[in-house]
Formats: sequence, C-alpha cells, structure tokens
Amino acid sequence: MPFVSEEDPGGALDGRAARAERRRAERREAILEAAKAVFRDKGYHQASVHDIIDQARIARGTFYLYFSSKQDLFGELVAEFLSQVRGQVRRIELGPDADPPRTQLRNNVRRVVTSVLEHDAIASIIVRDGRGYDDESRAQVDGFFASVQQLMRDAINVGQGLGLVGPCDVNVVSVVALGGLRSALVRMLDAQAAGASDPDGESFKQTAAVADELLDFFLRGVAAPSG
Amino acid sequence: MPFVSEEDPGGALDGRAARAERRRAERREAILEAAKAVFRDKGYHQASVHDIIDQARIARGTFYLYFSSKQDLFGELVAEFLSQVRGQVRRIELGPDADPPRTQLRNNVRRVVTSVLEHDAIASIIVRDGRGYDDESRAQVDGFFASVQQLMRDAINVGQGLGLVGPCDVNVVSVVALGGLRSALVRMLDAQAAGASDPDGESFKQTAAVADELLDFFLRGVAAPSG
Amino acid sequence: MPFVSEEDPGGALDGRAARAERRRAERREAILEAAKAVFRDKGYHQASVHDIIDQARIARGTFYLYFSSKQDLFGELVAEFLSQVRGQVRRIELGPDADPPRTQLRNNVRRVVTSVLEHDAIASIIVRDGRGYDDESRAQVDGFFASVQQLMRDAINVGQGLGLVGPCDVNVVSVVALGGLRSALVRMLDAQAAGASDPDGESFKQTAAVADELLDFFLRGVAAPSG
Amino acid sequence: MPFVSEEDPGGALDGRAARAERRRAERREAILEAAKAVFRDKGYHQASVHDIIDQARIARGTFYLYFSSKQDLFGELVAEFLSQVRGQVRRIELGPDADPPRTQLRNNVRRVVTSVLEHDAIASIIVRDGRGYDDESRAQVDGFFASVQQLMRDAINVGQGLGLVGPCDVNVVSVVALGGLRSALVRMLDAQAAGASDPDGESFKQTAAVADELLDFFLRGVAAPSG
DNA sequence: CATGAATGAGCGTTCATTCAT
DNA sequence: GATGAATGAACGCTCATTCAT
Repeated sequence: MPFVSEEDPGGALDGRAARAERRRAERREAILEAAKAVFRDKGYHQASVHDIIDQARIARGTFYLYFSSKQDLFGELVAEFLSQVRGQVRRIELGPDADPPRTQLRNNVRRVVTSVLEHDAIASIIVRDGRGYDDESRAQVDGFFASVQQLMRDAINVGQGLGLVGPCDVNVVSVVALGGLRSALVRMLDAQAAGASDPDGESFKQTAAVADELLDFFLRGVAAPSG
Repeated sequence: MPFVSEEDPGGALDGRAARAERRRAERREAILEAAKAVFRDKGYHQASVHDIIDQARIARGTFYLYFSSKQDLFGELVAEFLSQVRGQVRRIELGPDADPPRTQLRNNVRRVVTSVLEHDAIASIIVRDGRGYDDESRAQVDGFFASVQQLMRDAINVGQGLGLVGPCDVNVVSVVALGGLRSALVRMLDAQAAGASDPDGESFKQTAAVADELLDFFLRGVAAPSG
Repeated sequence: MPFVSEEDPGGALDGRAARAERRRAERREAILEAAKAVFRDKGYHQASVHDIIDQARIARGTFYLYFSSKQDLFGELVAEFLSQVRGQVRRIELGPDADPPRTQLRNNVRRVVTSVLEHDAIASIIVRDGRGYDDESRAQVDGFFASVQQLMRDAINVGQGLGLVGPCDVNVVSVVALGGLRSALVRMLDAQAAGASDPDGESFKQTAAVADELLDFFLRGVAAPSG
Repeated sequence: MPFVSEEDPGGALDGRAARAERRRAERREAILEAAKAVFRDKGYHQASVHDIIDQARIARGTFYLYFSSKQDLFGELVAEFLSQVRGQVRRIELGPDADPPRTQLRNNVRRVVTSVLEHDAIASIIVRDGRGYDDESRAQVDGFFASVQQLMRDAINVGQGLGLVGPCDVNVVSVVALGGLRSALVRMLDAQAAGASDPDGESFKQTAAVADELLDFFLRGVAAPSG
C-alpha cells in the first residue's frame, strides 16, 4: 500500500479507524470501572485522580484524554447509574387484565432495590446524600431524586383518585417515603459490602424481604390495625 | 478604700478580668457563627479555614487561639446541636394519668422538629448524611443517629407489647423511619432558608403540620383504611 | 500626703523605686531560669517563646518587657555562661614558688570542667556545636571558643619556649584539643543528665578522673612510651 | 522492520525510555545539589523547602515528585556521605608483610580526611554536631559516629595488646579523639570554603599535613619527649 | 508594669490539571 | 494516542512579635 493518500474513505483505514474507536471505547470503559471501584471505597471527594489512574493502570495525562476532569467522569458514572435505575420503574397499569396495583408497585420497588444493589459502587455515593460533589454533579443527582419524587407524587394522586390511598399531604409523604427508601438502600449496600460477617446488617441482606417490608410500611405504617 | 494593697480581690481588676472573659466568649461565639455560615454554605470539607477567618474577619492565628483545629470547632458545633436536639425527647409515660402515647409521641416529634429548625445552620450539615467529615466528627454524628434509632426500636417494641403496634421488622422500620424523618427535616430546612419565595417548599413551612403528617404516615402509611 | 508633686528626689519614692528595681531584676532572673530549663530540654530552636513563658508563668507580653527577643534572652544566657567559665582559667605562673606548670594546667582543666558541668543547662546548648542559633548568638559563641583556643595557642607557645612542649603545628593542635575537650564535656553532660541509670556513660561521671585523663592524653597521646 | 507491531521491545521506545530515565536521574541529582548548597549555608532546620526549590529553580510540587519529604532528601544525602566515608577505612593488617600499623593508620586518617573534604557540602552539616535534625536523621548520624568510635576503641584495645598503646581509659580517649578529629575537619572544611583569602585557616589547607599532625598528636601528645 | 488577644508571614505538603515529548 | 514530569494554588497549622487595655 504505497503512497497512501491522506484520505481513504471506505478503505482499509475505515477498519483501522473502527478498531481505534473500539479500543478507545474499551479504554474509556476501563477507566470508568476503575473509578467506580475507587469511589466506592473512598467516596467522591476523598478519591483522588491519583487513585483512579493507579487503579486503571494508565498515565496521568491519559485520564484527561478521556475525561475533561474528575467531575466529568463522575457525571458520566452518575448518568449511567440513574438511567439504569430509572429503567426499572414500570408505569402502573390499571386495566382489568393487569396485576393488582399493589403487586405492580411491589415489583417496582423490588426491581429498583435490586438494580441499585447491582450498581453498588456508584449507588454508595449517590444514595447517601451529602454535599460531597461538585455543583454540577450535585444538580444531576438532585434532578434524579426530584423526578423519582414526582413519580411518587403521581402515584399517590392516582391512588387517591382510585380510593386506594387515603388523604395525606402528597408533598410531605413523597419526600418522607423517598428518604426512607434511601436510608434502607444505604443499609442494604452496607450489609452487602460487609459480607457474611456483619450481624447488625442481617435484616438488610434479604433484598426482597426488605423491599416488601418497606412497601408495607409505606402503605400501612406501624400502627396495629384498629378494631 | 485607702491604702490600696497591691492585690485587688473583688475590685476593679475583677471587672476587667470579667470583661475580658466576656469579650473572649463573644469572639469565640462570633467565630462559631461565622463557621456555621460557612459550613451551611459549603459543607464541612469544602469549607476551608480561610473561608471561616474571612467570614469572621480575623487573622489566621486568631482562629487557632480559640480552636485547636478545624475539626475541633466542628466538633463543638455538632456537640451543641446534638445535645439540644436530644434534650427535646421525653420518655413516653404509660401511667393512667398520662396523655395517650400517641399524643406524647406527637409532642416529641414536634419538639424535635422545632428544635432542629431552630439550629438550621448546623442542622443543615448534620441532617444531610454524607461522608463529609473527619473520622472523629463522623463517629460523633453516627453515634447520635444510632442512639436515635435505638430509641425508635425501643418505642416500637414497647408499642408491640402493648398491642399498639402491629408486626413488622423492627430493624427495617426504624431505619426507614429515621431516614424519612431526616429527609423531611432537610426539606423543612430548605424551605426555611428559601424564605417566602419558594413555592415548592410551601408544604414544608408549616412545622407542626409537617410533624403531624410525618407521624401519621409512620403510624398508618398511605393506604386508605380498608373496608 | 495631698498634692503629690511629680518628682520626689530622695524621698519615699526612692524606696519605692528601689523596690521596683529589685522586683524587676528578680522577674528577669526568673525568666532566665525558666528559659535555661527549656533550652536544656529542647535546644535553642526547638524551644518556643511559648515554652518559656509557660515555664516562667508569665504572660506573653511580659516576656518582651524584659527581653527584646528570644535571641536577646539567649545571648544573655550565653554571656553569663561564658564569663563564668572564662573566670575559671588562671594564668599559669612560672615563678620559682609556683606549682609546676602541669599541676597548674591540671587544675585549670578540672576547674573548667567542673564549672561547665555546674551550668549544665546552658552548657548543653553551647558546647554542642551546631548551627542551632541566630547569627548573633552564633558570633558570641564562636568568639568565646576562639578566645579559648587562643589561650591554648599561647600556652603551647610558652611551653615550647620552656622546652616542655615538643614541636607541633600550634594551630592544628589547639583546634583538635579544643574539639576533644568539647566532646568530652558533651559526654559528661549526658552522663550527668542520665543519672545513675546509664551504664554507657559510667566513665564520664568521674569528673576529676576524666579531666586528668584528658590532660594526659593531650600531653602524651596514646602511644606507649618508646624504649 | 516492516509491519511494525504495536509493541517495540528494544526499539526506539527503549531509547526514549532510557533518555527519560536519564533526565529524571539528572533532575533528581540537580535537586540534591541544590539542597546541598542550601543545607551548607543554612543547616538542616533553617533550610526551608522554599529555599531548596528556589535554588533548584523548580516548582513546589516538583520537589515532592522526587522526594517524599524534606527529611527524605536529607536522609539520602546523609546516607550517601556516610557510606563514602566509611568506605575509606581499611582494616589494619598485622601480618609480617604488611606495612607498619602506624603507616596503615596514617593512610586511613588521610583517606578519611580527604573523602570528607571532597563532600564538603554535606560534611559541613554532619560533622558539626547540633540538635539540628529530625529524629530519624539524627539517629542515622549518631549511629555513624558511634560506629566510628567503636572502631577507635577496637584499635586502641588491639594496640594495647600489642604493646603499641600505653594504658588509658579507652572510653574517654576514643571520645576525645573523635571530637578532635571532627573539630579539625570542621576547620578544614571552613578553610576550603574560604578559598585563598583566609589567612587564619592557612594551616588547615594542607590536607595531608593536617592529617599527619592529627595522628601525631593522638599518638604522642604535645609534651616534649622526656629525657 | 502586666496582660494575653491579635497578627500574618511562614511552614511542609497535596493534588487537579497542563504540556512537551 | 499515550505518557508522566512539571506546575502552582491551596491546604491546615505554627509562632515570634505587637499593642490596646
């Protein structure tokens, strides 16, 4: 292949370019994975770029070839996590053939919980509130939780329309429910990370059971049925 | 008082010493206030000693005249807040002359909520979780929340013994309830800080109403009374 | 005593002034003592003004009422020590009634050694060379040692004139002898500070014996008498 | 070499890597040199990292790329110097074919003195005692001098066994001799640094002569041969 | 005279980011 | 594209000295 011209549309370079692109994507992914591991162990602020490139076994400069800053990388991680979790929520169907709303709700809760636990590295950072991040990342996370809360509000409103949900302040209840969910998730993540050795977190290792208990608590509270 | 001896017990020097002490206490308080403002805006880690002394309009060295370290100052803030809040919780009396448990519970919740909102600056930092602090401060805060959760666990157990509380996983429920409470407090703090201008936080400005709603939700959940 | 005039020459104020002066001198002495103790424990640079005023139980500002700086105080200590030690050296008499030169020399060495050990606090700092001090104090100490060395040079020269001392490079020998003396003093100070517990410094606790050994070594070296 | 594979063992990259390594080593060396100059002028404690990076014309961060701390750098300097000097001491042979002990001794002294003067910068710091360093560096230096003194003690003991050395307190004599040696070295370093201009240090510029004089003094002292 | 609160330059060290190779 | 040496602002903290009371 002598005298290669500078452009080579559709030729061998296409293959080369494609391979390069693939390699680039793989490298990028590897850095993201390394960063996840580091963030899980140290949290956002404590994690240094040094830690990440050490883990990824790349040079300092290489990091900035793939991400414009530490914050940029974190943003990517957050976005990926949020879209994954968001994808687990199914709209509740009210048709005659559909499962009862409560069953659908339970499945939603279970799926979300499972999904969060699967992405434990990044979840550990996001699900614990805190002012740990840069403003931009913060806004991203806040936006997510706002949308989840809106989902809850809608569900409650619909439920009230159907007579399934009693009277309550939708704003307050949705905030409290979300906060409770987050707390439970934090404990489940801790229990998962602690492995078999943590007696304290025993309750929180039974994913489905916790999810159900959670939902039960949201629906009926703790008071004994009156009468 | 002629022939004034060289010592002056209870005389002018006392006044001078007392004034000095007062000034010192005031200065200390001023630094604490400045730090509160900075911590509220930036969180613990983001806040630098530089920020605090800038806000307090003092020299670098002066800071270390009153506090041995940034962590020391923060610890003081935390301790003060925690003891204030802890002081609001009354043991629930079960005697025949006592108010009904639910009323006592409601008053506890209201008092705690009110107290937290009164210490909005430091509450903003503590009530939002996060890996933001030094290990020592962290332990302080964690210990507090652990004790609050234990309080909840005890209350639920007693309630179950009395038949007031239905069957549930005490661990899970206490974690979720505490998380929900914290979330509600965060929103109330936000609403309080935003002033009149925030339409979104409207619900969260009615302290007593939110407290009651919270308790109601914990006791009965959102499901409409069946039957 | 109404309408006291501002001047009171030779009157009651004289007594008062004298008393004041005495108090001032005492205070000054107390600070010097405190500083000695601190310098002995920490050396010049490691010792902070904080340490000194703590030890002297005076206020920060008071320190600067008596000494213009830490260096100033140190200079005073050095001067006092140097004049004490210098005072122990007697000119060697060569008259027919005088003790033999070697005896006079031995007494000089013994007196100097004893005197240094008596002022262990300040001696510990000065006798160990090192760039520990400010330029000014340094010059003071250097000047002292220079004058001691000159003394040695003179003695050697005179000794050579009398046929008591053999041929040698006076400069080199005086420097080496002074260095050896200092080293021995350092070890004696250490031994004295270590108390009874230090087996290593045992040899160095017998003041007169060490002084004699020292002189012997200077005069005859270690080589066995030839022949 | 057509179809160059992606790896390049032993090829151009090797050269690049080698050059990089060399540059790195040079830079490191440059910093060490700069630090030596600063330490020589100011001693360890007075020398700040600021002084060193100023002298080396590098940025603050660069310093910590090559050394983990100021103490680390100093330790390196000390270790290098000590091993150099230690290497100059040859065990004294007593076999029939060996040079007379005194000649071997003289050569040892000459070599040590020459070596110290060749490393004048760092020698200036180490050879002058002083409480100037960190504990760790201090221990390093102390250990060295302790081992040198042990060497002297051994030599004296052996010499006594052979009847070459007369009776004396080995501890005292070895301490005094080492101190004398150090003092002479300090003066020789000063003389060397002062250049041609210093009339006072003239005697100390003749390295071999001073070394011989030193040994002579240690062996025979200053007293004229009796008889 | 005595006080001690206040000062601010200085310390050693870290770390996200840049850029010549 | 990949590298890693270089950067320098920023960090928390110390301490000799000043000065209003």
